Amino acid sequence: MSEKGLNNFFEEYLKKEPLFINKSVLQSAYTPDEIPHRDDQIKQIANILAPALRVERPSNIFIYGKTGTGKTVCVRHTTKKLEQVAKQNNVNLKIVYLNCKLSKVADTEYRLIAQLAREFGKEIPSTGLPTSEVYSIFYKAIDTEKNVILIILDEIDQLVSRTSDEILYNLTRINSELKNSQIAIIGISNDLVFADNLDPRVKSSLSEEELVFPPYNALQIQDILKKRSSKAFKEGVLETGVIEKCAAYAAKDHGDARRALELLRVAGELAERSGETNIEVNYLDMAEEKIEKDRVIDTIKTQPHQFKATLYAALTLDKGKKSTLFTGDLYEVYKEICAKTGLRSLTQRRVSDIIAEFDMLGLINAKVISKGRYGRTREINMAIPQSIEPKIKEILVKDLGL
DNA sequence: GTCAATTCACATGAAAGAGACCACGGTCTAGTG
DNA sequence: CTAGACCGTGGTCTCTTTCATGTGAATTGACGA
Repeated sequence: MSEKGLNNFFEEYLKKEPLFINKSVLQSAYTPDEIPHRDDQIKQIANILAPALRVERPSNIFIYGKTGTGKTVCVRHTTKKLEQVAKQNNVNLKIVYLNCKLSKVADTEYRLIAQLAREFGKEIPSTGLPTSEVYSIFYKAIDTEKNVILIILDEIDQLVSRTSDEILYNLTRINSELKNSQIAIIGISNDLVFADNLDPRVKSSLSEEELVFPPYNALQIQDILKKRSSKAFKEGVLETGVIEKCAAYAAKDHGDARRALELLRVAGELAERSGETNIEVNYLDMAEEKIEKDRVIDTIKTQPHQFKATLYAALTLDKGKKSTLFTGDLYEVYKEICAKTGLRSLTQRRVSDIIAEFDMLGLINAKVISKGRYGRTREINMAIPQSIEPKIKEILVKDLGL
């Protein structure tokens, strides 16, 4: 684009009518003032937590529900209100929210406790200290005066799957170590059967109260979308049927409201970019494709070299012959690739794990099958959409330096 | 033909090592008064 | 005398390797009809 063309482009851009009034309303970080269809759950949470206002320890709560069913939003909403009331009445109440999955801040025992201590104004190095030391710093920090502390652990299943349930055991026992303060834990999990694999002692103390968030149905999602979109978009921008279709997409996929909102936002962005004055239904399809594509490319880009090499091996092998491929074949090709790129090749044991991880990420379908006399192995198929395969290959070739 | 034993090619688990990063305390060194 | 440089020790954390054990059905081979 020439200098002049670029100028024109920006001029044109400014002249265009934006479709959004406030895009952030559709972003996942946004906490709405009212949460439709979750009155019961909010009431229950409020009931359980209310004793905190009298400086009594509330019961620990365990909250289950699939992604996008409003767990986090409800908890944050309720605790925010609780905090406000506590402040007005000079009640010592501290609420700590930690996401155990996001941003590597709290995905090990050390980091979790360190992060908690940091919330109370203590400086903790990212490494170097014994974990027990961090515990005692934390104890000292919170036990200075009488107060109630609510610890919200979001995606707690991730924490446990990466480490062990010992952390939770320690956390639930903290109270017996404290003289003044009291701690209550709110655990939030996407995994519905998560607690079944927990140590029984941990389970019973952690889930003194249990709450289940059912998925939204299509009508409820429509409701949510309507409320939010009225704040996010200009009036009349959404064509009829857009919200309905968006809700239907999400309801089909276990009622994930977060997904529905993202879909709507991306559809809006796409429409805006191509200069439309309103959002048609077909932009939803485009949005879905774009979201999926971005997700795949993003996850692949952020993988370590060894993972990329493994994926590249799977990709080339998949292209080569039509029949399904097995771990052994893939490992051979992987070794060749390592030789070519000068990468140190890993053992088959490790590559096997890497394949399993790609399966978890949804980039590969790997199913363990037994071929009888001919052994047991994984049957591997690519799960990457055909349309973006060339692009993926390009990225891998570039990153691997082939 | 039937049925249990065998066998393959990995899967899956557990434990431990390597190497990066870091804190802390002790010792050494050079600069200062 | 003191601040800062420089170890050595001990800690966490991630990625791997090593060693050990598990696994499910095709195949095999003995057995009886």
